[in-house]
Amino acid sequence: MNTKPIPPITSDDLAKLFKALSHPTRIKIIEHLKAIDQCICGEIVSIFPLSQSTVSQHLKSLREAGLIKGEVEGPKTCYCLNRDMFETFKRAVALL
Amino acid sequence: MNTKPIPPITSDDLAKLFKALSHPTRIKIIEHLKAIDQCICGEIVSIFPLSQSTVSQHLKSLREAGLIKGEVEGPKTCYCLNRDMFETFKRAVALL
DNA sequence: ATCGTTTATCGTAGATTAACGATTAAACAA
DNA sequence: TTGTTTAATCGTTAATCTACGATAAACGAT
Repeated sequence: MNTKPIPPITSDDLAKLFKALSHPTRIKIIEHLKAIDQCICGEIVSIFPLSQSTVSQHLKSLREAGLIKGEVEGPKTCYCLNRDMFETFKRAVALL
Repeated sequence: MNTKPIPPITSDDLAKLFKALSHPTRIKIIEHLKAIDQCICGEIVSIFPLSQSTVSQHLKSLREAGLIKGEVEGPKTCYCLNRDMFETFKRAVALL
């Protein structure tokens, strides 16, 4: 009968997502990607008064949490929001 | 005319709330308080396989983020969810 | 007044985070 | 081929986090 619902994200999973978003820079990256749909790493770097390596680290955190996707295009990397994951996250928060 | 909306929580504020919720134990504390409305510190401690001092630290994090309120009642402390703040938080996430 | 209970705080150790500059790797341009 | 650009990774440092046991403070009970 399959009455079993999809397990609605554990506290551990949700904690990881919260942690990924627990830095203002990472929130701003998400907001930016939400607004412009996609962009090159360098453009994101140029938004912040931070070094390239630091921004790259933040992007890595978000990527590892599944919130963004990065696609290599030649020497550049194009980032975009993972809208599925982002919506899953927002739904989980709404259900808290 | 007061068309100016209430500033909708900065990235810094939101990051602090995310950080407060970035640990599974703290999420579970919130869920518990949401469910039972209020309870004594000792009851929360007994839920987790953690020392009293560690749980007390987690409660402090949540208190400092404004997500819970603690009221001293004799030698005990009664904790409850700060529903206003919690709803503000959820609204902010929904608007992301 | 003393004792037991409850909870917050202190001090500490180990892990993790955030920042940086330097380096590396990959791709394109000349 | 050589040089330039782009972005990831490495290594480091300082700060913060998580956990613990020990202690202190506040109260109620005897």
